[in-house]
Amino acid sequence: MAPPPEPGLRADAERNRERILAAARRLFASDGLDVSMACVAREAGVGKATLSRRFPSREDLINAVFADRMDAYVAAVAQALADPDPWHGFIRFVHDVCAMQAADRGFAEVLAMTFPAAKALEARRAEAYHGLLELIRRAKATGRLRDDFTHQDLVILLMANAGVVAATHTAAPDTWHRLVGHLLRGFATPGTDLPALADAPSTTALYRAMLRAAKPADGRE
Amino acid sequence: MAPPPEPGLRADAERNRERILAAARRLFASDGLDVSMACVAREAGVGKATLSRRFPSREDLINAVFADRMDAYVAAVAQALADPDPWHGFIRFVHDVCAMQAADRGFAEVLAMTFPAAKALEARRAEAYHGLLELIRRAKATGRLRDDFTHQDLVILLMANAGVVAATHTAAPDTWHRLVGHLLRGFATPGTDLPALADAPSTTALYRAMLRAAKPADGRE
DNA sequence: AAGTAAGTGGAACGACCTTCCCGCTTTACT
DNA sequence: AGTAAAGCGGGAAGGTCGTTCCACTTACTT
Repeated sequence: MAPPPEPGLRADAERNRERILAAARRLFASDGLDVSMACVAREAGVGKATLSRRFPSREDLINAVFADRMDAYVAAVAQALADPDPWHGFIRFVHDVCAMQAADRGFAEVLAMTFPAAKALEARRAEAYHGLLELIRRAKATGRLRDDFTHQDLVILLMANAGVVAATHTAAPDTWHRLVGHLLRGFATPGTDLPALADAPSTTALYRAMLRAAKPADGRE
Repeated sequence: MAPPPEPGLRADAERNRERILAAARRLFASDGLDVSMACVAREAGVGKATLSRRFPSREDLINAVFADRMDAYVAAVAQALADPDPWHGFIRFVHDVCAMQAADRGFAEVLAMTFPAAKALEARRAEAYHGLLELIRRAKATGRLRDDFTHQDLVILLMANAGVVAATHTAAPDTWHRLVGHLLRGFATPGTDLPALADAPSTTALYRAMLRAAKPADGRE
């Protein structure tokens, strides 16, 4: 699960590295990719210098934190391709990926943007990309995915879902289900039957979500 | 168009007020609601103290800047209601509002969140809300809007579109058409015919959009 | 035309973030 | 056990942001 990820590092340094990664994972997940490096260091219980030394740029940190999530992303593609019913695999993929975005606001942002500098991330994105093309091709062949669907639409889906997640993750965290349900109905050909549409979030929960979105979020300790 | 909006203000002060509003309008539209107050003051050619005095909080400024856009929002609801075909009115409303979001990134964010302190904005939002309930009711009555569609779905649409607009407005500004097309297909009942689906943005444009989204944006002068 | 109060912008302030340097602690090797 | 170096955290320097104060300027009044 966690084999020596950074060789040639002293034991305590490696321990600090892990603490930083854990802290960053936590903060990115709840507050997005824009948390200050100082916050991460504080949360990790290390000095800011230590953080800077280990991860000179924010992108380095993002790269390290989300490497395993990107593995899960690639795995979701593989799993979808393994499904005997490509359309079912497609639905499942969309659902799983959006669930990942909902569970981790930082990852939602990672999926919706690209970091040319983060080689590990981009390599996996490319890997997933080719699998997705194949998945789309097969799903279209079943006649249940619209013929004019393109791989760009998946990116659009991720961006849209990132928007919903960013706005609702605290006060109405299930809202994304509803978006995905609507979009899948848009992606499917007319006769196709689909999983039931999730319930809409309550009006008050959604209102609270709209409130939260305004506040820059409060950093407690 | 611009009747004495703030009475009891000296002529030069009023002039500065307008300059601030114009500057804020420009910056909010292109960079979103998070531009620094100092930038607004610089763009307006006034001191930061003047800005602070006229609009003590960012919300005050947002409130003043987007009052007229909110009028347009309310007008879009009225126009939709006036359409003899409620389903057509509904489609048109969705399209128009999303176009407003695409044209003004700040407004996209305003629509996706709420400012209890901004009375003028919230009053108009409430006004639009009641019209929308009626529009939805009528559209459902035509049998072309799904029966399980709710007014919350419109909020979700706005949040999703805000996400797409935020990510793509510079490099692939037409992407939102595609999202709206998919969602409308999701909102409609099976047999309903819809306007053609917009073309997907080119892969390279979308890739460039994903790049831009990462950069904090550069403030030129 | 002169007085007055409203209005102005710059400077100063405090909070926060980032980067870098430096003296001290801890680890790992023998 | 002893030592060399790897690693550490705090703090200084430099940046941004929003707010407040203050001496100066400007527009209205009669």
